[in-house]
Amino acid sequence: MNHTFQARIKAPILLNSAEAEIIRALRRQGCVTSTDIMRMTGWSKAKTAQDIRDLVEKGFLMDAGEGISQGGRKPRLLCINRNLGFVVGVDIGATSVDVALADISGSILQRYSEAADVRQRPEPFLGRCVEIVFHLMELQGCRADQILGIGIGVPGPVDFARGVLVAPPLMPDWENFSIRGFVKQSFPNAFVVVDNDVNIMALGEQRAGDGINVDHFIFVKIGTGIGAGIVSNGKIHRGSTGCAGDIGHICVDKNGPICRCGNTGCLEAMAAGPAITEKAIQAALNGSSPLLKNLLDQNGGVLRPEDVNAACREGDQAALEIIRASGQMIGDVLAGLVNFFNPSHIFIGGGIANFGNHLLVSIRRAVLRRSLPLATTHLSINFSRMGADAGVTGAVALALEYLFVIEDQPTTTL
Amino acid sequence: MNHTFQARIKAPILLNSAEAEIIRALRRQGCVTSTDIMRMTGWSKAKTAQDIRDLVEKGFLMDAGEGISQGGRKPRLLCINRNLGFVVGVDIGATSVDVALADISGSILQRYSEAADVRQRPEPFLGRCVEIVFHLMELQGCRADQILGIGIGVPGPVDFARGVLVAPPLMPDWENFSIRGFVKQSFPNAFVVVDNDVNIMALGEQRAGDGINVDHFIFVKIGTGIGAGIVSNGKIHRGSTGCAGDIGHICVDKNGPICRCGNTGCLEAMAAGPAITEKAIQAALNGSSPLLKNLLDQNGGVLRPEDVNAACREGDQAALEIIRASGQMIGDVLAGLVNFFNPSHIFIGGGIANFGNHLLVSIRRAVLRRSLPLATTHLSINFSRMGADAGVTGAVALALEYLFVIEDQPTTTL
DNA sequence: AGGACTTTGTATAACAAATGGACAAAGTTC
DNA sequence: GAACTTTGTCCATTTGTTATACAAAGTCCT
Repeated sequence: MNHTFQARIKAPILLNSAEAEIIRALRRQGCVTSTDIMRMTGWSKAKTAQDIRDLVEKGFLMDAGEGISQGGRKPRLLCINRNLGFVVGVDIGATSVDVALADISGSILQRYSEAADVRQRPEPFLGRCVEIVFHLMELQGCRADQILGIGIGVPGPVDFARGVLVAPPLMPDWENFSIRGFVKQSFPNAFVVVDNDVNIMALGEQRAGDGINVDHFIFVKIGTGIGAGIVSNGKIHRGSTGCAGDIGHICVDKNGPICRCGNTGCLEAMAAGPAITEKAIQAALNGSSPLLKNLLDQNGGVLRPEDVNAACREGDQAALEIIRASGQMIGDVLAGLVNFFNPSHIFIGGGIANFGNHLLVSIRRAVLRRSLPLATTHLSINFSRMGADAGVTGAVALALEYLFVIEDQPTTTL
Repeated sequence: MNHTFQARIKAPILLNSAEAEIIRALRRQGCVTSTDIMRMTGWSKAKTAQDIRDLVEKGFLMDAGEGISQGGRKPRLLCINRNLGFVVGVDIGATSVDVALADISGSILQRYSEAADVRQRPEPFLGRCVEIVFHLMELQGCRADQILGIGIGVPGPVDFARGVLVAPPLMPDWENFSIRGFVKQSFPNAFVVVDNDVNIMALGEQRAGDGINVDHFIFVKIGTGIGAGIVSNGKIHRGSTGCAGDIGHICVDKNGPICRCGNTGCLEAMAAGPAITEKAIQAALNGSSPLLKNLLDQNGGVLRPEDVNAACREGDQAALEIIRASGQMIGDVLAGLVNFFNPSHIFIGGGIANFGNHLLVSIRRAVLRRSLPLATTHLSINFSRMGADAGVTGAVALALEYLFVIEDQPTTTL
């Protein structure tokens, strides 16, 4: 049986529980022998062999050559049929796009990032994304009809069921635009899933980062905005309309500045990137930090969050204070969420994740001061170590999660 | 086969998925015919009959007489064997205990409430609870070894895995006391589960109240303290150490009064029952409310939250303001949680639940003002209609949930 | 190099579970 | 009372799984 190419795979791909268990084993280990599967599943030799034969015939699995002998006959290795199709992950940030092409086992084959401005209209922006995907496909020799799943993360509130942005502050032109519909035009075979960017980062952290095997955690992205991805009982919690995790507009100070959402004193307006740079510019102009003034002049009247961080590293007191204040406000909000949600881990990512320990220490201090002891004794608060990978990895995982559907899931509660 | 009494049922009771499906059908409908089960499960006649026979032989099911003919032979009805055992639900509040005795299908057979002070030591308190249970058992002709499960809700942070209170502000003497161990002495056959009181109220609302079929909701209890029970994806979210939902100590005002937890401006210290009465006493004493002054004098220098509510109903402006202020603070905190968690329903219960619309309106207003539009368009905020039933119903449901364990639960994610 | 032992993979008989009728029992309706 | 329904049981057949035997392809030791 020669399965060099399997043209018509319907997405989503339905698997029964036995098939799912085999695929799961292969996902984790890459290549496995049938004896491995036998041992992992506890099935008999005959059933294991039979089910594997079926999966090979369906085109999901393929022979991957000989394995290493364990003191007896050499085993034949199995792997997921890479010719079956491909999956794309797209992480749209406020100022950049990350795209990855992966095989259906989730291994990333090609990766590409570029700067982009999300404030433009969706058609040219997504058109460019599609262009990038086609470019990556070319490098891997993959055709459009072989793309089976596409996961897309966008920086705004997503109605997950409809795959549409609702009242996105950062990208108003995208409101109600069908991202799924647009992308489907180029990839008719693909199953397109759109989610909030922080949710896919949380998913990435869970699948390939430090969030593996963690039941309850929060992934906090701090950049132009502030958002959270929530994992409860090992699953992404999206809430009833799919917009859970929007912590950027939790009130920190009722008398604070007006936020772009219309309210006053939102966390985002007071502690995110733009707030940090604005405070830094003030410090530069009012003379309290000659270092920041220098940086401001060098950059032509503009400061980026990285500049404030750099100043802080050089020992600038004003920059340090700005960062500490940010950390404390973020920590104050997180303290409430820790009381409410009782996670075991908080991962902090996004543009600000390189800010080093000053930020982290103030966040931790604020959380510890204001949270219940039982909630904080085993709580870890750290920067995510995945950097920009969290997003694309999660986007690929998201696509795969919805591409493969396990049939006949029994009810688990009585 | 006569199964009037089945002495030795080991708890927890293990069920395979087929058995679970039958029990589930019976739980929902009370009494069912085998044809009903056949149609609900999609199984063949023979298998259905076989599985039912097995369950009858094991003593779980029993014949419940003849059903109504549908135009043919009369069916034989099936119901859960009530002689198999009983389940107890105990809802311990700050100032009261509610106890219920139920059969293993969850129907409450006997119910009893009395005032009690939780600040005493656990031994006498729980001793009295056990006494009440024995009294209810006597009324139903049930022996101690027939009690298979006991669910207990306590008003404090519970380490759910250990079944122990950790640093409970309301009941310091209970710290690290093994409630499970104490109760087991009187009911050696029983499976004892201890949980936070708000979690069991949420569970009750989900099983027998308006929370049925709601995936994501928050149950907020406002009484002496303030706490929340969280349901995510249809399951109670307890967090990593089991103390999720402790929203009473989220900060409302950094410059607020000192809370018993040691921090300043906690929601509980500013908006719960004691804060309301204290403000009312002040209003009475400083002359801004003659009505409250009258009530205060009548009650001998003490005011209860109900008195403030009564004054408000009579049109007292000061009482109204106090309630509105409480509602606004609670609403401000809930607004943040709505952004974070995106529930579709918020149920408000506890002693303050009879406070009528003034409280509710201010909560709703605060939430609507400060939450994301996408999160509030389909959000309902209402008083729980279950009153004191939520607690015991949930406690019984909790006991049942851990009494019956479904074996061989397959992994649901790939 | 050859024999003893392992591991891997396949074929087959035996066992267990579930299905689909056939059929009897117990009703209703006209 | 005949015709039709619904309920419940029995049994041969199909389907799914396991256990066993056995062949193939190795390693390792003498």
